[in-house]
Amino acid sequence: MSASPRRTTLSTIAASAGVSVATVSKVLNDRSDVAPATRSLVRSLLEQHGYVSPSARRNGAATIEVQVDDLCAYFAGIVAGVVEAGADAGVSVAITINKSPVSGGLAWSRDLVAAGRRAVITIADHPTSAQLAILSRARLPVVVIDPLNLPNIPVSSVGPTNFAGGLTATQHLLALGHSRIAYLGGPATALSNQARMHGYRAAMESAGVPVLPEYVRTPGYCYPDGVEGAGALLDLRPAPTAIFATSDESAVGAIHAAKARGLRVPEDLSVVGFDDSEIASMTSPKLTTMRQPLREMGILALRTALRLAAGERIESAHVELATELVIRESSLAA
Amino acid sequence: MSASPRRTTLSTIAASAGVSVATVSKVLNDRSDVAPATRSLVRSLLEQHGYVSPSARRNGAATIEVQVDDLCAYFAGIVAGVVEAGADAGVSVAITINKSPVSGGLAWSRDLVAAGRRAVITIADHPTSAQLAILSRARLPVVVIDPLNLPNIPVSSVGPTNFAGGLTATQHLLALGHSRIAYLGGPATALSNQARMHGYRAAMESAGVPVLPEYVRTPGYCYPDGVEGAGALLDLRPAPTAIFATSDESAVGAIHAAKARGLRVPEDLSVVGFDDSEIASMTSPKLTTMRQPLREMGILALRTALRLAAGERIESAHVELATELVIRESSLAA
DNA sequence: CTGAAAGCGCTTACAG
DNA sequence: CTGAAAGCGCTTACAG
Repeated sequence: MSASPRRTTLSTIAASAGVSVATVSKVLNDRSDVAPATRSLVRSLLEQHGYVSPSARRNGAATIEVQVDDLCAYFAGIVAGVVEAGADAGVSVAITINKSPVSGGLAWSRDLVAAGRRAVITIADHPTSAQLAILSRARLPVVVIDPLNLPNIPVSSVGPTNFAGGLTATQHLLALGHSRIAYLGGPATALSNQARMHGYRAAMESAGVPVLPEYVRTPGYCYPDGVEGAGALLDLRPAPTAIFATSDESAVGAIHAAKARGLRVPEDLSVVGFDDSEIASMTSPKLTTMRQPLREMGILALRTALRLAAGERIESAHVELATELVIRESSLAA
Repeated sequence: MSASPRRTTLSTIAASAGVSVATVSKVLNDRSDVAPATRSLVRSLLEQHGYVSPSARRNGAATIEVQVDDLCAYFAGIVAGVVEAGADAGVSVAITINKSPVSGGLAWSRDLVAAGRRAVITIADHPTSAQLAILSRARLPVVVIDPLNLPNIPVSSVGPTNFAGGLTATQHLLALGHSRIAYLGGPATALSNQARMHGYRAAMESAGVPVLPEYVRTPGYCYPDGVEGAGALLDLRPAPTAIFATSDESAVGAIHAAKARGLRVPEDLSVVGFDDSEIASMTSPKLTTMRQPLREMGILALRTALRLAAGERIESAHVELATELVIRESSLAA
């Protein structure tokens, strides 16, 4: 750990250029009243010494923080959008992977303020009102992506059209002639799951098709959830002829459960997923799924965060971006 | 864009606490010569005003930058390790997704210096010597993860044991009694591909099994590469009875190509992948694959970057972390 | 324990 | 175009 010689200051540069500190400062701040020759001399010296101005440091400093639970495909898609929009806006994005939930404590919000962030984007989890109080005193805005609960506190949020997505996916299966359509959802308490489930119900009711309570399961969004949940559904009599799985992972799990029972997908069972992640095109059969605009959600979240940080009032507290049905091979006419 | 009232300064705090600026500064810097009562009063005022000290700003400021080409599962796994180790070390990690290659130009290195980073971690791509010159003048170290080429310039790098991984995967297939083993590699020029391929060759030669030139293909690491490359291999006569695919994605593509030709995996064709990404456990059959320690590579890269930033000399220029054979369902005795 | 004072790094209005 | 000088935000050695 050899002590690095002290950080370059303006006076070092001024001395080697043979000008005053004031002149160097002007070059640094792009003021017009500097002779071209002087300017370029100072510029090259600044670069040679690797000088970093405090203001540059503030911009290059991570000004926005994005927090995710992990970097699985779903979160990674959103983060990619945040980073892309950050690059366009010229702000750095710091990434944090939460070990504990955001609701862990007040230290969370204090640390954010202490780190000098200008805004925070958090996915799924949203801050408590006590945390929000600390953040708002420090004028540090928060944007939540696809909130887990209905916040009873005023936070801006961005999400996909979960209700419409559930509706569209179910209508697709109804249009194919299915009526024994099961719902394989995410965690029961998650807002995204509830909205998708009500979309499913709305489609069924509009079509005059009764929803059997045992056809609705909410194990979770992961692969094993899909294997187990779909397994239980397929063991019912009469068994469903179609499953609307609310994530691609659980849809892949459902296909696995079907194959394990000697059922062919899509001939014996149609499966529709949700997300349109990379795996959707890599399975056999390829997944019919509801595309979530992950990247776009990330971009919108970052822009909203910057507008809030600039002191703008945002009209709408929650913005939803459209989901889209992508028809591939896993759904077929009944 | 309502102009936010100017940033809180120490004098604001001092005024409301009824003490001098010097005392506030001492509280901020955790000096011992402050009365407990004064200290806590000042502390609470600092928090109420959301004051951010310049030094805190510097630490919370993103001090390390990690650059990836995209956030696919492979890169995301590494980034997760970098972020985790960053959190442990108390430094922020800024993430950048390269649109253009690092070798894009000198602006790249200049921007990094201007942003005040303390180190850069870049994956696959590595800087040119001109870029490195700028970075080293600014004492900004670089760590490359799994470098694409053998850098002829002195950079620290971290990677998996590619050669040993190729050797182990091939030995596994040889031990199962296969001899018609094909190699389905990444891009021909990638260092990781070359090392894995030589591992494959070494295993074959040690076992006295000839390597047929037509059994070696290097289309790339993605899913379509696997579909096409494996398709071509399976159309050869005699066809291979085993394929060593050097990524999980291309292994899944190979399974797809096999199924499309009426071949069962693993009964008619054994497939071994590389990475042990999430999909490896989600395919049917589940993938036998070489686990890459992505998270650990990220952690090591960050620690190396911090040591370099602290002025330490690192002994070894390139460190390799062990890969590990994970046997699942896609490989079977010939 | 406290704060006046010196000092550092930086910026900027202004005199030349 | 340049720089002396005033000033800002912060820190710290030191007198009380």
